[in-house]
Amino acid sequence: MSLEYAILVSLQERAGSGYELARRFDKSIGYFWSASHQQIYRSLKRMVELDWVSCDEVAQDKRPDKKVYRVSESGAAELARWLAEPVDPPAVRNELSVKIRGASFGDTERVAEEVARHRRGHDERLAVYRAIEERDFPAPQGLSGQQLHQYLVLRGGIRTEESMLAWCDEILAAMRADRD
Amino acid sequence: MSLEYAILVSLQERAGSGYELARRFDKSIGYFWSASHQQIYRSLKRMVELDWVSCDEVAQDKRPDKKVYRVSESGAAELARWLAEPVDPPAVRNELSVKIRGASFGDTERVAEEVARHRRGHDERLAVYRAIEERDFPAPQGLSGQQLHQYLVLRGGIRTEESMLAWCDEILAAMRADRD
DNA sequence: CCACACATGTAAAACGTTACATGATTCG
DNA sequence: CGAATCATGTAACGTTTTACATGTGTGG
Repeated sequence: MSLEYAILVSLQERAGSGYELARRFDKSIGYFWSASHQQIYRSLKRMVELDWVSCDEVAQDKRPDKKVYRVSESGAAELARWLAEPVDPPAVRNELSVKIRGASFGDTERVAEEVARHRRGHDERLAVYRAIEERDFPAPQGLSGQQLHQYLVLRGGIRTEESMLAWCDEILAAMRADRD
Repeated sequence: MSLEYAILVSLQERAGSGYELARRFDKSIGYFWSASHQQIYRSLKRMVELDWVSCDEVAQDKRPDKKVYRVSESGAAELARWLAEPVDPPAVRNELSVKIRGASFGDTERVAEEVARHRRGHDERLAVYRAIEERDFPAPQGLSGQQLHQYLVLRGGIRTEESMLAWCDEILAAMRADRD
């Protein structure tokens, strides 16, 4: 049910259509909660039934009509309730770790290449996060409220990518040393 | 299908029953791939059908019989094939980030408490990992092959927990400063 | 005698991914 | 004229989670 709450947060920040939400889940929100448009439309349907959101059909000029969703009073109450509730730490599932642990049962060279490939991905993602940080939060000291919270989540992304990058480097160095 | 490969890796390290695998997924393997006993029994069934593992029933003294699984030749080949194949980076889904980003729409104090709770969890897990590191890998420089790979996966866990811990501290400090 | 470890499963519900499906407008 | 963007969905399939289900032996 977490997707529903991620949608509530996003709609609280700004009301929007399913399509607009899908765009947001491709970028900002998507950096910490990914969802496809199919999931989003399905969830919105459910959330209308639960009366967590209301839906207004808006006719547009030279574009298809869209349905603008906004958080209802009971949706806001439900979000507040969920925010105060403890959550379990997520189950760990790291496919790359499985490959590293099993490397000896296959071609270790190929596994090392895979690690290098992941390294590049983390490097790119880190560059994106850092660009957002510089552009949107040039003076983090003065932030408060919603902006501070957005910044802190971005900081989590930066820290995670930095950590993954350093780990990939450690693996690559150790595997190279082992090979020689 | 990744669970199947995690099981193949574990059975390559040592043959065992479904129950024993479930225990391993509660600790060592579980630190980077979690799975319940229901999932494991279902996967083993499928893997027998695919002929990736063979199964011997072993009668035990004063204990229920058990089925010992071991990787077959075709299972070993399948694992080697999968190891060389690239995988997509996993979809990000961080519930705590959703709560932080949405904190302003509820009781920020309660969200901060939740962050503190997670911080304790990461701290405990880090202590466990560090204990394993000291006990099992006192001289990491000399490691090679399977042991090196196990060590590198453990290093990933340590780095992740350290990173999460530092992030939680950053959040708590910033939220405290914002409140005052 | 009760709880815990050993040992193996089934079934239903929730959730996620992939494929299919449609149709308008804008930009090169 | 074809590709991209806007806009919304359905259906099938696979995986994961949660609950249910059963039975033996050991130690306190």
